[in-house]
Amino acid sequence: MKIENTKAQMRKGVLEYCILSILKERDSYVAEILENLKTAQLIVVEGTIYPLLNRLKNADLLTYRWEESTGGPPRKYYILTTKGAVFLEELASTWDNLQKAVNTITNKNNSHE
Amino acid sequence: MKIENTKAQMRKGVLEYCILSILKERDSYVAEILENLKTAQLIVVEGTIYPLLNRLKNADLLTYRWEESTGGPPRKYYILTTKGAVFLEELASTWDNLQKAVNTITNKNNSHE
DNA sequence: TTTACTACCTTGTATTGCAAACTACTATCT
DNA sequence: AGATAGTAGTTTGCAATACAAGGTAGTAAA
Repeated sequence: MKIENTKAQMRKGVLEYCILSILKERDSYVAEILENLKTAQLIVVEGTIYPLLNRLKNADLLTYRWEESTGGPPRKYYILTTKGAVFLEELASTWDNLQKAVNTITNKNNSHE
Repeated sequence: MKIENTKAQMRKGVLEYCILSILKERDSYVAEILENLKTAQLIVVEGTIYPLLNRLKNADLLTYRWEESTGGPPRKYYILTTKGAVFLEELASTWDNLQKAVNTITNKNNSHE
């Protein structure tokens, strides 16, 4: 049982919340999303983000447009849909509740140290 | 894409942290653990907790003893090991960092609302 | 033309929560 | 004594997703 495994498991379900949050702030292409995540100490790799973005797109939570870039290949900017914004609120609530639950259990126990 | 799926995904990796925390407080048998979790609004089912306890036991993070109960079948009390207590500290740190990362991304975006 | 940088993308694997089913011990009732 | 109820322990197969490792393609510069 490795801490790295647990770390990866803890991230499941959380990353889509983060990505939708980023897109609520501004339309972004993948490198920008990854940069935002990395800045917050959340390093995510391509093998994760592309299938995840596809799942979100297939669920109509986001859409995209192509934009020419200034000197490289064109970029695919992802855009939060109205449905995505609604879902994001549900995710916020879900994450909040999970935080409260976990911190209740773990802090309650720590308070006896 | 259902909120229920995301909810289940968000719990992955978190439950072992909660269970080890509960056992740090006091040795417990399964119904007690489930009750503690339920009190904190974290409802966990048998199919989850038994394999999880087995994994933790196989990783030497916990051990157990049998105790007669006052009127029903005997109970299996789980006990946190020294190795388990050390691992728990790592989990606490991992959870803290994840919280900070997620809340940085999501609150930062909310602050622009 | 080749190389380098940028950008997008897929597949297979490992892991774990959940659904659904099961066995067994003890006490009480018929 | 046998059946029922409550309590307690348990497993298997499935679904979902992060990660590792590999890939293609557009544009600019050498």
